[in-house]
Amino acid sequence: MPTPSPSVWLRPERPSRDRRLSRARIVARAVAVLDAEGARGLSMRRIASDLGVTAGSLYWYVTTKDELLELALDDVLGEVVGDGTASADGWRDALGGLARRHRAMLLRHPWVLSGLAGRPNLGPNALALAEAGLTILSRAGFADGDLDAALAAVNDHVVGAVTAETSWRAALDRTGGAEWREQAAEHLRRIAEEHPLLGARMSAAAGAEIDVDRECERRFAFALDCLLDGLEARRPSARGDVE
Amino acid sequence: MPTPSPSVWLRPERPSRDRRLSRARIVARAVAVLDAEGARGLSMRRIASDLGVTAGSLYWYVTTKDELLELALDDVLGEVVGDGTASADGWRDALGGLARRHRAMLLRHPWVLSGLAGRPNLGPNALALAEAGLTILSRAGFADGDLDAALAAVNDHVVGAVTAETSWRAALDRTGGAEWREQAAEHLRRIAEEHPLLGARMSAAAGAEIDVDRECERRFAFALDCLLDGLEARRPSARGDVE
DNA sequence: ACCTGAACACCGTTCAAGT
DNA sequence: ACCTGAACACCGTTCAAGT
Repeated sequence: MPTPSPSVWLRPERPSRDRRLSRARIVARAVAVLDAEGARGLSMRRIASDLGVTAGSLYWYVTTKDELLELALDDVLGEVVGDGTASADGWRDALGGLARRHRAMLLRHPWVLSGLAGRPNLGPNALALAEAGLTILSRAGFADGDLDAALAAVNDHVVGAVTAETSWRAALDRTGGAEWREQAAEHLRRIAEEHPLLGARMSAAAGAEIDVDRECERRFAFALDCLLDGLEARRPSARGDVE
Repeated sequence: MPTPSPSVWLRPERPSRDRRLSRARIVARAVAVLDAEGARGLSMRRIASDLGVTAGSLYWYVTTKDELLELALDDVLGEVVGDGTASADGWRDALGGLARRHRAMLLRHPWVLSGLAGRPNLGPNALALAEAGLTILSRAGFADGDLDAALAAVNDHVVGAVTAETSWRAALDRTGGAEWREQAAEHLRRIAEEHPLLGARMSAAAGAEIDVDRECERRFAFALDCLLDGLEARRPSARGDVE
C-alpha cells in the first residue's frame, strides 16, 4: 500500500506501468502462440520467455494452464459477436450470419476445438454470443425449451462441422506428400472394395480435384439450411417480427 | 520402432510371434485408462507399467503417442456399427438410430472429442461407419454431393451436441460444490442483468432442477428431427425404397 | 506486490545394449 | 525379434527468497 493521503484523488494511480505482465498480455500471447503453432506449441515456459519473464511469474496472474486456456477460448469468442449482430434482417439471415461468423472464427483458431470438449465455457464473450442467438430466436417467436434447443442446434452444427473439417484437412495434409501418393491410392482401392459407396465418393472427390474450402462451405450451408427450415417449420408465432 | 507414415492405417501391422505385447493389447489398455481417468491420465509410462513393461517397449508397436490415440479412436468407433444397422426400417429410423448409437458411444468415451479435432480419422471402423450411413442415405435416394452433405450433416450434429454436453457437464461439476452455490448465484444474477434472455433461461433451468441427461437428449432429438425433416424435403427419389 | 531461481515430479521419445 | 535401462529434452507447478 502507498503512503496514506487525504483522499484517493489527491494521489496518482499506482505505478502500474512498471508491471511487465498482466492477464491480458498473457492471454494475448497465448492466443498468438496457439494460432502459430497449435496446442502442442503452447507451454507456460514458452509464453513466459516470449514475454521476457520466468515461467513461475505467470502464476501470479493465472492459477493454472487450464484456466489460461479458458481465458484464451473466451478471448477469441469475442471475434464472433460483431456489430452485424443487431441487423434488421429476418431471423434466418441473422442467425445464419452468426453461425457463419462463428464458423469463420473457429477456422481461424482451430485449437479452440481441441479444448472445447471437457472444458466449462462461461466467459463473458460466450455469454454474449449465447444472448445474441437467443435474441434472434426469441424475436422470431421461440420460447422456453424450444428456444434453448433451437440455439443449441445451430451452435452444435457449427462446432461439429468445423471439427470434421479440421480432421479432414489433417488427413489430407499427411497423405498429401508425393511420397505417399502410391500408398494412398492403394489404400483407396482397398476401401473401394469393402466399402463401395464410400470408395465411389472418395474417388469422385479425388477425380474432381475437389476444392476442400468450397466443399466444406457447401456442406456447412446444406446442413444449416436444413436446420433453419426445420426451425421455421417449428416456429410458433411471429411476435416482434414486423415484416 | 516402425517407420513413420502419415497414418497408421497406411501401414501393415508388424508380424507377430509369441510376445508379451501387441498393438491390440496396448490399444485396449489405452482405452481403459482414457475411460477411467480421461486424456490427462494417459501416458506411455502409465500404459507400460499397467502392462508390466517399460515405456520404450511400446514404441516397437506404435510409432508415437498420437498414433496410439488414432488407434484408440477407431477402436471405440467400432462400438457404433452394430448388428442393428441392416434393419429394414425406413431411412429416417435407420439413420436416426445410427446417430443415437454414435452419440451413446461418445458419451461413454468423452475423451474421443478432445482428440477428434486436428486428427485424421481413416481407421476401418470410421470407414465402416461412413459406409453404413452412406448405404442408408443412398437407399433413400441421395446421390453425389447431396449424399456427402447429408451424411456430414448428421455426423456433425452428433459430435457438436456431445461436445456441448460435456462442456455443460464440466461447468456443472465445478460450480456444483456447496462452497460455490453462493458465488454461482451471484454470478447468475449478474448474467441476468446484462443478458436478460440468457438469465431467464438459466434460472428457468435452475428452478426446474433440470435433469441434464433428459435435457441433452431432448435437444439432441430436436435438432436431429430438424435435420431429418430437411433431408426428407431434399430427398430426390425413392430408388430401392420398397415401402 | 511482483518476479526470480531452483526444485519436484512428471512427460514423450530415442537408442545402445541385452536376450 | 523384442524388451530393458538410461538418457535427453522437455513439461506444469510450487515456493522460498529477493526487490
